[in-house]
Amino acid sequence: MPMARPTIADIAERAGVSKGAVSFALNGRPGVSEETRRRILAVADEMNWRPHRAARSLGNSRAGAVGLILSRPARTLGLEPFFGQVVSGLQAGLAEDGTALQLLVVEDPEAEMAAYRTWTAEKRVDGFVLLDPLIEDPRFPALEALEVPVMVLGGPLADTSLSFSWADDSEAMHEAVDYLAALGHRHVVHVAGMPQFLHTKRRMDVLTEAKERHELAEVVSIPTDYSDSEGAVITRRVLSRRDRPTAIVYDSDVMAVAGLGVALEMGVRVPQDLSILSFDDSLLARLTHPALTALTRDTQGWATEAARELLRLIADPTLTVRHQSSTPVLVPRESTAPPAGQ
Amino acid sequence: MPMARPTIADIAERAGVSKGAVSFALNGRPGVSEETRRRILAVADEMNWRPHRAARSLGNSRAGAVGLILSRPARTLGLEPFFGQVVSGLQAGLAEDGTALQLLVVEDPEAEMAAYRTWTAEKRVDGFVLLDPLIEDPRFPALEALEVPVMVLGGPLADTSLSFSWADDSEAMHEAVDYLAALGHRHVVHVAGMPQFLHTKRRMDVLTEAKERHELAEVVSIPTDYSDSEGAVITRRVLSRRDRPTAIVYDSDVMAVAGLGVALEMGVRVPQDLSILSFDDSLLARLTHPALTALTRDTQGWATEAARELLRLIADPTLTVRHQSSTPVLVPRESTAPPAGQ
DNA sequence: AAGCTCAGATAAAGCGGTTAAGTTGGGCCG
DNA sequence: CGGCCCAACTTAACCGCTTTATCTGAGCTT
Repeated sequence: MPMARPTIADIAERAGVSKGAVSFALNGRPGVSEETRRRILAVADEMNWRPHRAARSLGNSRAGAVGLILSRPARTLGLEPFFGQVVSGLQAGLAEDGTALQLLVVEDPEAEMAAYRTWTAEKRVDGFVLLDPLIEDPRFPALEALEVPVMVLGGPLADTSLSFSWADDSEAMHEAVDYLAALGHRHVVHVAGMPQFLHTKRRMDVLTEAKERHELAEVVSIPTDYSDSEGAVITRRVLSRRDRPTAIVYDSDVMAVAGLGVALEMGVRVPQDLSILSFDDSLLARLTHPALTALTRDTQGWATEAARELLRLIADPTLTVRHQSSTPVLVPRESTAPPAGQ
Repeated sequence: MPMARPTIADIAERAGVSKGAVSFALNGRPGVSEETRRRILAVADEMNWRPHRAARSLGNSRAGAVGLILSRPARTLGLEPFFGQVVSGLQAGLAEDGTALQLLVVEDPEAEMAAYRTWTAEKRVDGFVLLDPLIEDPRFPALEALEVPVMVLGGPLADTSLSFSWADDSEAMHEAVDYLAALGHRHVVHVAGMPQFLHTKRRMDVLTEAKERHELAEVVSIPTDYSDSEGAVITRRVLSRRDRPTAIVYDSDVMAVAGLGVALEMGVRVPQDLSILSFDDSLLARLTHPALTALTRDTQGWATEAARELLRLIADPTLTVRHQSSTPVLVPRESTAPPAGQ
C-alpha cells in the first residue's frame, strides 16, 4: 500500500529538526545553516514531498492562481483562435512561476462582475487578466475598489490605476491604410468590431484621419459584433452598391474569411476587383484561397509577457505596470493588389 | 476603509453562536435548528461572507478544482477549435458545482505525466480530464496508481478502471462511408489523424471493413499529425496519381480545408471532380467555398456531460463511469456529390 | 568575567475553515 | 419521578504550512 502523503512534520522528524526549520529550508529563507538546509532538502526529496497547496495558501495568503473571466457566448471560445492563443500564452507565462490559470466563461457582464467579486472574496486567485477593454469600462472602477492586482490586455488606458499591456493598434492600422493607399485604393471600407471596444475605436480613429492624409475618396468604418454572419451581411451590402469599395479591411479573420466567401459568391474577384485585408491573423487567414493579407502579431507571446507582468504586480501590488508589446506587422499575401483600372 | 474579510468567527460572534454551528448552518448539514440556521445565514449574508477556498480545502481535503493537461505544441490550442469547445464545455459543467478548471499546456508526454503527479501530490485538484486516449496509453496505469478520479474523453476503453465518456466514432464513420458509397464513390482516401490515437484506429478499422461491405475499389487510410501542412501534402500526393480518388475523408476540419486549397490550386473541382468530407465540424468547415460536408457533433455539450460525470466520480471514487454521448451526425453541404461520369 | 550580539534553531500561535467528541436541557417512557 | 434519548449546540482538535516570538550558546567586546 502506498505511504500516505508526507508532510513537513514527517520531514522534520526524520531530519531531527523542527517544523519551522523545515519550512525555512524548503522556502530558501534564512534561519537554518547551509548544512542543515541541505540535509532537510535531501530528506524532503527522498520522501518525495510536495507542498500542500491549500495549506500553503492558508499560511501565506497566496492562492497561487490567477483568473481569466470571459463574458462571451461560450461557443465563441471555440471559434475565435484568439482565445486559444491568449489562454495558452498566459498559461505559459504563469507556469514559469507555478501559478495556475483559472478560467471562467460567463454569459453576460453582470455575471463577470459577480465572478470578480466572488473569486476575490474567496481568495481563490491572486489577480485577474482582463480582455477587451471598453471605452468607459465599468469593470475598471469595480476592480480598483476590490484592490486586487489586474492586468488588462489592451490599451493604452487612461484614468485608471490598473496595469495594462498593449500593442500599438493605431500604428498597425496606419501601416495597413498606407499600404492600401500606396496600392492606389481610394475607396476603403472598414468592417470593424464592437464599437464599445477601445481598440475598435482607436482603429476607427486612425481611419478617419487617414482619409485626409491620403486624400481618399471614401473611408467608412462599420461596427459589427465580430460574427461571421455580420461580416458576410455587411460585405454583401457594400459590394452591392454602384460605387463599391476597392478594398475592405476586416477587424477579425473570421469576418474576413466570411467576406471573402461573399465576394466569391457575388463574382467579385479577389484581389483583382477587391482587396481584402484582415486585422487579425491565424491559420484561418492562411488556409483560404487567395490567402489573406493580414496584420499579424504574436498573440501568444504577448499574453506570456502580460502574464509575467501580472506576476510582478502580484509580488508588489503598489506597482502600476504599463507594458507595450510589439506592434502588429503587415504580412502581404494574395488578397491585396492594386485596384483594377489602375 | 473597507472592512476586512469576515470569517466564520465573526459571524459566530455576531450571531451569538459557536464557529461549529456556523459551519453546520452554512453547509446545510444537521446540527442546528431551522431558526438558528436562518439567523446565521442572514448574518453571513449581511456581512457578505464568502468561504475562503484554501481554508475549506484544508479542512475537507477537497481542492475544488479539476485539471486538464494538454501535451500538444502550445500553438495548436489556438488553431484547433476543438480545444476551445472542450474547455468551455468542461468549464460549464464544472461551474454548476462551483468547481474550477485548471489548465496546463505542456510540450511533451513526460511533462504531462509529471504534472499529473505534481498536481495530485499537491492536492491541487480533485481529478483530471484526459483527452485523446491512445491505443496502449501509458497514462492510464500511471493514473490508476495515483488513485485519483479521472474522466477520459474518448473510448470506449478496455483494460482500465478509469472512467470515460465516448461518442461512437465507428458508427459515425460508417455513416460517412455509406453516404459516399451511395453517391457512387469507389475510390476513397482517408486522411487520418495520429495513428496512436484510439479514435484514429477505430475510424481506420471501419474503413477497412467498409471496403468489403461496399465492394469499393480502393480505400486507404493515411495517418498524419493533424497539421494543415501534412493535410495539404498528402492531398497533393494522392491527387497527383493517375488513378486519383474521387473522395477524401479528413479527420479534422483544418486538414480538410487545407486539402480543399490544394484541390483548387491543382484545378481539381470540388465537388465535381472530388468530394471532400470532414470528420470534424466547426466554423472553418462552414466558411469555405464550397462549404464542407462534415460529421458534426456537440463537442461542447459532450464536454459538459463529461464534466458532470467527473464530479459524480469525485463525490464517489469507487464508481467507474462509462458514459456515452450522442453519435456525430452527417451534415451534407456543398463539398460532396456523385463522382463525375456517374 | 560580565555583557552583547547574533546565527541557528525551537516552540507555538495562527490562517479559516471542518468535524469528532463532548455537553446541555427538554420530552417521553415505564 | 428517575432514567434515557436525542436534537441542538459548544468545545477543541485538526488540516499542513507559515511566521512570529523565544530560546540557546558561541564568539566578541571591554
